[in-house]
Amino acid sequence: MTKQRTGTIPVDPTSAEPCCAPLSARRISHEAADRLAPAFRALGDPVRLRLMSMIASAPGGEICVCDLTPAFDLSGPTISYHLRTLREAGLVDAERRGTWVYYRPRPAMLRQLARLLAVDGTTGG
Amino acid sequence: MTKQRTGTIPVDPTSAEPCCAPLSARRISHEAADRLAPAFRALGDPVRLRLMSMIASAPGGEICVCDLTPAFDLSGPTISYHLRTLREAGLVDAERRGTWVYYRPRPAMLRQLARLLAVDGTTGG
DNA sequence: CCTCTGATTCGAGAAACGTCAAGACAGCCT
DNA sequence: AGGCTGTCTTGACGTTTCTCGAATCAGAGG
Repeated sequence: MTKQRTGTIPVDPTSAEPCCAPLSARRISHEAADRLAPAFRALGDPVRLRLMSMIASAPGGEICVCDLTPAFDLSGPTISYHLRTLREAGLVDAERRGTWVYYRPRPAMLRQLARLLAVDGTTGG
Repeated sequence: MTKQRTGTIPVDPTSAEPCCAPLSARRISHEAADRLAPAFRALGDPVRLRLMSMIASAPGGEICVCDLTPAFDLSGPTISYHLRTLREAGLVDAERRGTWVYYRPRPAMLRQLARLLAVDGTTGG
């Protein structure tokens, strides 16, 4: 039995439809809350927030795990666990090329979350 | 010894300085990650995401707990626990007026999170 | 004062999370 | 093939989270 590999995801947030008006515009639906909360939860850990930022701000649009791990005082498996959490939340994508594994952001999901948090008068802030 | 009451907060995210460029613009600092991750974590639960939306979209800018509780299949204390989590994350404010307690959103914190998630080309769809 | 209603805090238990060491897998190189 | 390096998975352990019932606090009103 072949286990799932890098990039395969149990629940598929790949289908990031352009969902959901801002929280302040109308009440979010029960289902949308169930679908989007995991993404916020994934960002709700300082390590993962930093990982997300390192990935999202990577110069070539992607970054090697080998460049992520040494930035933390954590074991390899722990970083791998956090990266998987980000992957399963639909926030990043992973691809193996030869020896190394590269991570990329998923702008669609980030946009969806940003839109949800948008406040009336954001431009004025 | 008087315990803390509604509105008093252990760690004070009230000082919501206009912090932090988008995640994709540069790497978030260690400290900013520590300070903002709790807010994302607070939104990382379906119940709290719905509560946040109900509060943020309340017609008069505020909503009574008595209108929040019946919307969920959860006990009063559980709703109260989630509301406190949102309060301590700096996402909402509470005020007691007579018998009832009213909750208001904190747009500054929401803006801060939205800005952090902003993606280059958000306006471009 | 006592009681009643609404909201929070306290105490406890089940489930999920974050971390690591050990092991497994994937791809290079000799 | 065999060894080496980089990454991920597994198993285990302590901590945190989520939930509830019971108790407590805050006001309104008899």
